[in-house]
Amino acid sequence: MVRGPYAKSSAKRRQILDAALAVYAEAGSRKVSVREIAQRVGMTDAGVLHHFGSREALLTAVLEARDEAAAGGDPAETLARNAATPGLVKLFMDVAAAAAEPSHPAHGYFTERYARYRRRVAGKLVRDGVPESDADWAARILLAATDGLQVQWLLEPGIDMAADLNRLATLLTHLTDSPTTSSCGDDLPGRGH
Amino acid sequence: MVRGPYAKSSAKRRQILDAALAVYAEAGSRKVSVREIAQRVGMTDAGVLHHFGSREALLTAVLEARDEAAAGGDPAETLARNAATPGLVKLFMDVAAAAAEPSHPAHGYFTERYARYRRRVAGKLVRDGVPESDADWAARILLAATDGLQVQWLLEPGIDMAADLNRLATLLTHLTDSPTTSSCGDDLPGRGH
DNA sequence: CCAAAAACCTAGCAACTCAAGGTTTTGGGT
DNA sequence: ACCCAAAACCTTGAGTTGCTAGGTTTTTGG
Repeated sequence: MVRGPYAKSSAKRRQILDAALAVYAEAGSRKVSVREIAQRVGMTDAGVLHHFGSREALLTAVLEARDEAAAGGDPAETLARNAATPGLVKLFMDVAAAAAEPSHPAHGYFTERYARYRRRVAGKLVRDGVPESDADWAARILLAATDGLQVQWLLEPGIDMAADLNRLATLLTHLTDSPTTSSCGDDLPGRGH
Repeated sequence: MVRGPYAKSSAKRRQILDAALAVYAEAGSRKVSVREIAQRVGMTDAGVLHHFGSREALLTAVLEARDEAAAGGDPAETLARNAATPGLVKLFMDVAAAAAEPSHPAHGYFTERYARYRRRVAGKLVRDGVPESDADWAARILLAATDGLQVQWLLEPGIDMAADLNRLATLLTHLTDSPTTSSCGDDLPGRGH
């Protein structure tokens, strides 16, 4: 008879997730091992693998949890938090690169996530006066610029991601003139990494 | 007495570089090992490490060689070639993520590379009529969008990178025609009009 | 043609992911 | 209150990995 997880399980899972994020933030370019994360919560690597199945699955779970925490929040706020935790951005890039292959466990999650964000951003753009025919393209560009700028920012923390993106957002929303409906970049397309 | 590399050395190096790229292209999400690359050229891992020093240095060398091959070429052509070799894009993401840390051996190469590309793109934009004050920002955005779109393309190969980027490029070069360029975001730091 | 440097190999270390099997802890049914 | 099966966790170990130390073969300038 299957009983499902015990009471303390979810707490332990979250504790592991937090530890993983912390280690990733502190880690330089060195590889983050499951053992290291496990020690942080007083367990063995086999212990945390019991909860998450594999290393990749654990890292994906961290990203998912972070996404969930940022869902519905202020996008600008999310971006600011990302800027404060470079480890998260690095983790995102690690997993995203690996998840490109369809056979990867996180592939579905990533494609879905992008589709979701694109829909959301495109909808917001349309609401701001961008014609439907342009909204999809603009959403793709906006998300791409966000990801790409994060890379440049990782290498050169001096650049102001928020300012650059705000500017791009306003340019894209004013694609079709209608200067009266300028809500101006008070709302970025948020990405929760 | 130091004699420098022998005659066959550079040929072997190039052979290893090609093999590395081939393996990366064929490899799915699985990790590419030095041993695997070495076997492809009939050597031991210690053998290739003798030439490149470390795994990361080898991968960086692949990227450098690829950069060099594309230097001065048509950017659209380069983009098309990237689209044909997803392994290269994946490799780039892998190394870029790791090279974020200043202590990483490839850190310098990456920051330099970005600076160089930004300069080149910005120069081209100015030559196309974009005001100097906007060129830097536009170059950053253009490069960021390129990188970001490649990620989305890795996950979803259906999207047309070239078309999307062309559209963005024309929009950015026609910046001066649109009076909405500087209507918002004057409160943002780091740039004056 | 001959030492010495470069090229390359063998052997092995330390660290890694992950699986198999055992032991301890938890909690629903009686 | 007490089982006892399932969950939680650990120990052990197999198979890879990056990389190094030291030896062997190949190249090449003098």
